[in-house]
Amino acid sequence: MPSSCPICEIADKVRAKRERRKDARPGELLAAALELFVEKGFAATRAEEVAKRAGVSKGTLFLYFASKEELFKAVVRENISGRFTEWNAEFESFQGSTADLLRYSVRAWWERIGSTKASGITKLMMSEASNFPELASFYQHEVIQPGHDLLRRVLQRGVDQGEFEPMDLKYGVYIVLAPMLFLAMWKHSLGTCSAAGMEIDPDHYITVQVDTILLGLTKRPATGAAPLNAKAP
Amino acid sequence: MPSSCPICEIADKVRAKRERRKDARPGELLAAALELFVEKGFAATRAEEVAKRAGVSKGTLFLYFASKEELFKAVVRENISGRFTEWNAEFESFQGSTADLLRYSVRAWWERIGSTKASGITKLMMSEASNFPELASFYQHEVIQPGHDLLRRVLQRGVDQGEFEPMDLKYGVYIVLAPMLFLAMWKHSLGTCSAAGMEIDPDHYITVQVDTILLGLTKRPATGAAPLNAKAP
Amino acid sequence: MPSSCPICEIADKVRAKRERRKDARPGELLAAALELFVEKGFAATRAEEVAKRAGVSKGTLFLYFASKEELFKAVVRENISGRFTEWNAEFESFQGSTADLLRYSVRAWWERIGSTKASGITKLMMSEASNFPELASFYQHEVIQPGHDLLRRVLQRGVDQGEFEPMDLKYGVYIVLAPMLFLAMWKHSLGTCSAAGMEIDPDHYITVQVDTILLGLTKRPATGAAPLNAKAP
Amino acid sequence: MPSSCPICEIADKVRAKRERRKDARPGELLAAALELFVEKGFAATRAEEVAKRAGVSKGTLFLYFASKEELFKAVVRENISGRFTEWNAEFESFQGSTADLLRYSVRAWWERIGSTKASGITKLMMSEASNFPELASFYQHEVIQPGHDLLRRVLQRGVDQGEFEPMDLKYGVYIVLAPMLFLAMWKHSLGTCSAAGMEIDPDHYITVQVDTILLGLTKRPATGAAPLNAKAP
DNA sequence: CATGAATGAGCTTTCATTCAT
DNA sequence: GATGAATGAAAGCTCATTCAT
Repeated sequence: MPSSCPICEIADKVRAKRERRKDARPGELLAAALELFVEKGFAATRAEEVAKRAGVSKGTLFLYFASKEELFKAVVRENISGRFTEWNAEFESFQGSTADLLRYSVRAWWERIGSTKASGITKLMMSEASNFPELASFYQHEVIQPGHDLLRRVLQRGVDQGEFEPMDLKYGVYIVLAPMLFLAMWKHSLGTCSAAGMEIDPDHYITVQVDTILLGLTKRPATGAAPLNAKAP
Repeated sequence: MPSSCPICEIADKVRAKRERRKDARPGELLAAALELFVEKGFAATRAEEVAKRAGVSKGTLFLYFASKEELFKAVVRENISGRFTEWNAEFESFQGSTADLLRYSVRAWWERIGSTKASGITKLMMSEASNFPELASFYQHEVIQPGHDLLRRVLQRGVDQGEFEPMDLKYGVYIVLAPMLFLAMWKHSLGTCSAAGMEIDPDHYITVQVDTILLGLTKRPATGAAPLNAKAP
Repeated sequence: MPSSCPICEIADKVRAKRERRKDARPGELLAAALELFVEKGFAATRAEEVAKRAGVSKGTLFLYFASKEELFKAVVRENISGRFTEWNAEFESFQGSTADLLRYSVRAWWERIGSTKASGITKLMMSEASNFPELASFYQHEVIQPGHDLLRRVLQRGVDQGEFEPMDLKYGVYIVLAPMLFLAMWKHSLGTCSAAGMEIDPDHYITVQVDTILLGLTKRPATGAAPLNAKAP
Repeated sequence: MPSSCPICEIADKVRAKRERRKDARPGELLAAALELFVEKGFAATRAEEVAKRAGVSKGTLFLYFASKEELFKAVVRENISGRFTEWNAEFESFQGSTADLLRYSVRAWWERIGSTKASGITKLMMSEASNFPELASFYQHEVIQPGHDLLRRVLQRGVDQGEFEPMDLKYGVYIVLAPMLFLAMWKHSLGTCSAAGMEIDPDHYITVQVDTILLGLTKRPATGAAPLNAKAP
């Protein structure tokens, strides 16, 4: 039977909150750190501010993370999780032309990563990779490699189905990747202080890029010539 | 006949060095600054270290550059901005198809910027722009704007001469820019610790990108359809 | 019965000291700052030295005061500005002739400001005002203006009650102010190294000045002449 | 016979100027230093600026003065010269009432010292005396002592001629001195950044002060009472 | 566990002073 | 003598990290 005493209820809530908090602390700190690292970069983010945004004291931060660097590592580890299996499945079961699949893939990336805070991680890794080789390597295996594989399969599907010209797939993935990652970088760096008239509208940017790319990739009437993208012997 | 007195030789060297110094100082400082900014980023580079690498004292640095920010601006002017007039002239007088001009432009960028330490600046600005708004604004005006203008003129030439499809030029420049800037970023960040088999060969990367882009831009037999890149009304 | 264990005693003291600290810090810092500012002036006082004299580290100083200038302002507020409301009340409720009020005011100033370290602030402001315009402006609003107002009311009272001749009050306040501020200046500058026989006895100095001033201000039998201090038309 | 060659004439002039300069150097440096010390104070005056204003290089300054402190001392020594004998003579031969003599003296001081750059020295000494005890002592003997003596004789004349009440002359001189020196200080410190409506008009200030002082000093009908300014026994 | 006062190394910038020319 | 490029000791302020409570 629930207590009807309002004060007790409040006290219960407070206690509950506190108990929940204890476990949640590292998570709250990581969330706050993600936000701030994305907003201001690693060096410019002050430990105290992370603590404040997580609602704890400076000391507590260092209770859970030995140093700001360790916090940074934890943030990246926490946030580069396994979207890939989900996407793999989606793409695997996609019905329709590969051109449409590519359009869909890019839009999906923008909606789920590019336009969210998660894209800040990309920017962050690009910015700080050289200072954290260990993290960079980690990111390489956990994010970049799977991402490339995914995209390569999309392109392979196009080639296999005769929709795309044969191509050097290793470099082909960059045809799609580069414009997208550039957009993410831009959004978090120079895009924030762009001159008037230079702002990028992401939707239009993506449309233009993908349309052009598709024109470049699409199978052309046979000419007997070697594929354009083949690496010179 | 050379004097064989070792002391005199040393004295001569010292004098010669000293005489050469005054004029060489700014250049030596700029070279040291470029190296360090590229290696460690703007914020993490200490003025004293720049001075030390240039072989002078902390004070001397500030004799030539009023502040660390001014030093950075000078580095940018020396290594990037200064190049635009030269390029403008080159492109202006280019004889040949616009496809060739575009190929030439991209190669020229790679040889003179992309493959040199100067491309570190691009990476650096992307990484730290949001923490140094004044620098970002400077870079915007001094590098990005002129760069866009230059590239826009190249594309415009293609459209005007009937080589390229009509396009939304503002977004068209990103079709060329994004892959190139991504390459520069990559080289200075995750590229430095890439897994085996993932290294990018810049020459091939550029070839693939440009060829694909050109296929996407090139004028197709008239279909009466609206231009692909036109922004939806 | 007191513990005779020496270690315990020390531990107790340390704890006591620590507990007392937090609240006492700003006060200790302000006291140290007052001393050093008065000893060496504003510019020549190093923040670190203030901290050291207060028994804390450099960082701690900036934990309580955002900058050296803010520290100075706090010193002024603590030692001077804060006094005006008290004085206002005293003067407002003063019973007796305005001559006595003036005598009382001047003595009060000497006892509470002039003879204390606080008068060093006056000297300091006079010495360094031109190098720190913001401080000068602060002092102007926080000290000079209220001081003038206070004194003007005293003189006005004398005029209103028919004890003093009508006068140009703006300049009248300087009749009282100038000798007092000169005394403060003197004490902290040349007075510290005065030749034998030239030392000023403040009490006598004040007596002589006030008596003379009062003779000069006191209402004289009507002569029909214009008031002496009226500005010439 | 003068050379009629115009070029030679110019060359001669240049040489003459240079030769004259060589001797004049220290003087030019002292003049520049006086100006700058008065304008900005000792600490805030940069050696380079003194040199520039004197038209020489930084190195030359240190050729003539071993340090900035020595320069300061030299400036004071150069500028506190022997106005006193001249004034002594003037006052000695003054025809008229002592009240008029006092008025004349004060006006003379204002015209020749107070309103000129020389008053900057007064301010400077008051400001920096405690940091340069040796200079302070020097100033004490060369300026203050003679000044007091001069003024004391004026007051003595008034007492002797029955124009002024008998008084304690040692403190009497401050009745005149304090308002004047305060004016000089004010002019060079807080007066430069005074709030609107608080500016002092020196002429009016002097008139008010002197008139009031004279009322306080002037012989009153005998009352049998002890002189007001006599030190209490 | 959590706190937050305290620390001190580190950073940019200034400027009196030196010294090779 | 005269120069001015070069020096390097400070100074104000920041912030990651510690630790007594």
